[in-house]
Amino acid sequence: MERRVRVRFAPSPTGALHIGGVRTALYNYLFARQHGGDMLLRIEDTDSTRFVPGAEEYILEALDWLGIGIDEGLRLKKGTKEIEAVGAHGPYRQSERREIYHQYVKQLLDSGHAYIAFDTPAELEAKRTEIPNFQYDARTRMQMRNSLTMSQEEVDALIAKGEQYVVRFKVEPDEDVHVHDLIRGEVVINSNILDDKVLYKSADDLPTYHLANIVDDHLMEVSHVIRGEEWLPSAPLHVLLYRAFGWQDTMPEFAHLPLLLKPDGNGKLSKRDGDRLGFPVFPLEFHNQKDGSVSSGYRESGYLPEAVINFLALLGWHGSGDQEMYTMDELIKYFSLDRVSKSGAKFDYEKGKWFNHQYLQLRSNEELAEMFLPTLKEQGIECPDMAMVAKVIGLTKDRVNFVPELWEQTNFFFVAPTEYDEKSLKKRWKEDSPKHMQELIALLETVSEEEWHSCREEKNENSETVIRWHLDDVVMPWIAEKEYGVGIVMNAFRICLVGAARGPHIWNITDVLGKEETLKRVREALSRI
RNA sequence: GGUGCUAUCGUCUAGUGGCCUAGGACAACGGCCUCUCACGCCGUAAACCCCGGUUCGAGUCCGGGUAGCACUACCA
Repeated sequence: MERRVRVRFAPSPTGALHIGGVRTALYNYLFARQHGGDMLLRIEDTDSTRFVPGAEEYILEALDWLGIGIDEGLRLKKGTKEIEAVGAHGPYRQSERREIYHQYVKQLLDSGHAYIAFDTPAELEAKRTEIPNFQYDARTRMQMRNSLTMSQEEVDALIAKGEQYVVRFKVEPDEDVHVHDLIRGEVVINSNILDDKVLYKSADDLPTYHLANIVDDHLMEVSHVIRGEEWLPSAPLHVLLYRAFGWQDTMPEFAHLPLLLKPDGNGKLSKRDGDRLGFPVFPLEFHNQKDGSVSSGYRESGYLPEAVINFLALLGWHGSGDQEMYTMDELIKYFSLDRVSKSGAKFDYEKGKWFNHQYLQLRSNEELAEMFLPTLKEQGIECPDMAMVAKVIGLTKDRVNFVPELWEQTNFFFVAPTEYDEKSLKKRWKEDSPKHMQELIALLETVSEEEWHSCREEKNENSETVIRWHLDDVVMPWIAEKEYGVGIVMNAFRICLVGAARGPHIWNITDVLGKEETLKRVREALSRI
């Protein structure tokens, strides 16, 4: 009997969504789509003290930006920033499922799989300092203040008195618990090392992750749990919980993903690594209302969502061949859990840049022009000629990784140089350069406005099509006749127009600037250098 | 400390016993192209953690070491 594939991404609203979480969401999404199943989104907000306002909206917006679609649970209403809940297994916020958890806590209590404990955090802390490696389990639970060591009357009295308590899972000792993992195979852990995990706390009337997670996955008919490797050690506990509830026959399959590691050294990638090494660790910029911090995001740094997706997909997964570029549809087609690596992947930010470069080239000049607008505005360029913007982007996009970098490559198209790069001057501005420029001005004056912009296609010796500008036909013979050096004249000319020895082919620059502006810049340079 | 997971170029990885003198990509380096800076193209350097075993044959299977990481909360 094949079960319908239903997977879930279940983040906690404790801040911005970490890039590792994004990858987990992506793999879940790819798996669901490939199997024609459902991708659910559930919010695990069982820790009321760690809730950060705006985090939920942030998570949904990030997934939406990346094109990771949600079929069921919480999502953004199409084209808006409004949150909607869809599906018949709601509510999808654990904080709204209190009543549901109550009955399951009761079930475990009634069946003897759980018990009530009154030990205060302070008492537990004292125990831990008193006994090294203290663990609340079969060996120690009979020395603690719980319903196993008290009479029913005492327990009832304490609860009636309003004493805070927790419900703990009663782990039976000396049992090898088997967890089947789709990525790692069989993992066996002895129940002796498991502690009697807290399942429910009366203080905020909320279950802990472990209980809520199992109950919800069961009720929501989740077929596969795809999550980070940090959950592997608690997987046996989860197996035990499924069993305690009598749900072992519909227990989901597990797949524990390798961790995303910091680029240098070892260890889990953290927000601090991003700050330290200068790259975003979050999909979107996040303004944390709780602590006032601001975290940079991939989107605001100029990343294209398809580049982030492709980059992340390959951090821990690889197809069978040498293909590096994958569209979302291709990822859905080729993704498979048995091609996910077992070992952690160091976060290679440089490769991320390369992916963005690749995807940037694939976008049209017009699209990029739109995306470039905010940067232009920042530079004081309001309402530019969009056709011209697209044109200069076409000339320069192959040399940038990010849209904002386009400004460094195109600024001289928008503003005449106000200073001239010293290094370029030293290398390219010769004694004769003023004379050359004077003569060049005179020569260019003779070119008509129409001829100025004209060009034709030609075949070169390799029979490739190249563009031949009319101005080339005017200037080159003059240089040859005067026996000037092509490089000397052209570089001086370039410095006049650009302010430095850089930029696209010179006739592309003169074409965009036009005759009047070009000549103006040369005269200006002559008076200033 | 305990338990678990993992181990191929600097990095992401291909490799599922002979196709491996270990392939691709990023980064690095060199060259070509060229009026400049880039892009691009071509090329170079660069790895099977160690020790045993199984086998005619091991990067690939097994065992043991070692190392790294994760977990070890009334956090998820």
